[in-house]
Amino acid sequence: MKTVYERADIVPLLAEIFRELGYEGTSLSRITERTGLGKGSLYHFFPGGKEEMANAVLAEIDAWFEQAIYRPLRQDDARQAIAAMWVNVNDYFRSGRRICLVGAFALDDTRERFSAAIGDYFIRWIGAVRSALSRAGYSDDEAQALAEEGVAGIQGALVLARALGDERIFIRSLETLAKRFEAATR
Amino acid sequence: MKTVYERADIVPLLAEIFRELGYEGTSLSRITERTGLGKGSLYHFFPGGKEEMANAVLAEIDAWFEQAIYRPLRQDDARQAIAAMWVNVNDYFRSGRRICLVGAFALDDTRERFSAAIGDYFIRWIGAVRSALSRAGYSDDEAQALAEEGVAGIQGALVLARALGDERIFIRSLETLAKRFEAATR
DNA sequence: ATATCATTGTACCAATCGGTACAATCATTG
DNA sequence: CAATGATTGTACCGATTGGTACAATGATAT
Repeated sequence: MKTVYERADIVPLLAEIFRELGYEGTSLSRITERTGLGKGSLYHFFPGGKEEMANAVLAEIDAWFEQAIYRPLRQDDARQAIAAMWVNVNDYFRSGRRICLVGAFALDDTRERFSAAIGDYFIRWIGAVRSALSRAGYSDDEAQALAEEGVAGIQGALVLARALGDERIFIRSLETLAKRFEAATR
Repeated sequence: MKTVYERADIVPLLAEIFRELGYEGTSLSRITERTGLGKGSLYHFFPGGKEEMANAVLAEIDAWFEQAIYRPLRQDDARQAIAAMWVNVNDYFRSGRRICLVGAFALDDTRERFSAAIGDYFIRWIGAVRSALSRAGYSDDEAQALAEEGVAGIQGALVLARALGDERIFIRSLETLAKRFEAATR
């Protein structure tokens, strides 16, 4: 039996802090304050400091999307997997109350530090959606364009929802995007 | 004749720094280094410090969008104004190499500080597009939904372009959005 | 030429930054 | 029980943070 926390328990807490404050805005003191873990514990689990913490968070995010979003899109029934994506995305981002950490990292200098993980995230997301659309019968070009439109639309909807403090615009945006996809897959 | 710089000359420099580094990531030392102005000058022009600098930048951005984007959309020929928007947006954001400062501020804790300006920016942008679409003959609901889709699509395209370091995806996204608008206004 | 006010560089401030060192404590195992 | 290794709190580090004070310099108007 381990102590109260192990590494895997801390990562989700870190994710939420990075999400709210951004990489630069997240200080060790805020981490200590919100996790209840002192520097001793933090540097024990993450000897590489803040950067290792952020990398652990990015890895966990990648793993979640892989199993919940990408894999179904690549393997399962195309229409079903796309329908599930809208639901899962809405849940994961709490209807726009939660932002996309990867998208946020991409927008400022933080990108330099994590460019590989950031690029991967979107490449694989778009690729998985394209795969599903291809199986639904569309040409590579059409599938690629619609996949990009979908992922970009989600990211944009997150920005709008946060900017306006209104989750309805997020839900509405997802519905609009879903209609675009339905029109293309019938 | 004033000295080399006046307030209005500094604001665009500040805008570029905030864009690249984010609000938290922008330190006075970086500002000094990139503008060539010491603290004496900076606090002379912006007694309120970093926050006043950011507010000045946001005000300038708002003024630019008002004259270049919003006003034409509200007053000029609807189809023409929309076509001009795609071109101006592509130029302004340097095909995705430059990010939207307001969108970036919206994504982290910085939003708390500038929520009024951030909300205004998107409300007015969406409102202006809706106005043009309404004049092009569409119902309020349709116009609102398409306006939201357009603005969100632009923001999402900026995220993708930065994340992938690829400006072609930005240009491609704008073209896709433009087609959606054309389909709706004919 | 002098008075005035805008502009600037520099020294300085307390607070906080990310990170290190290490002794104390904890649970586990032999 | 003793030994071991994982976990933790605390003190401390130099560097940097945003901001202030102020004297020196610059330009301008009388």
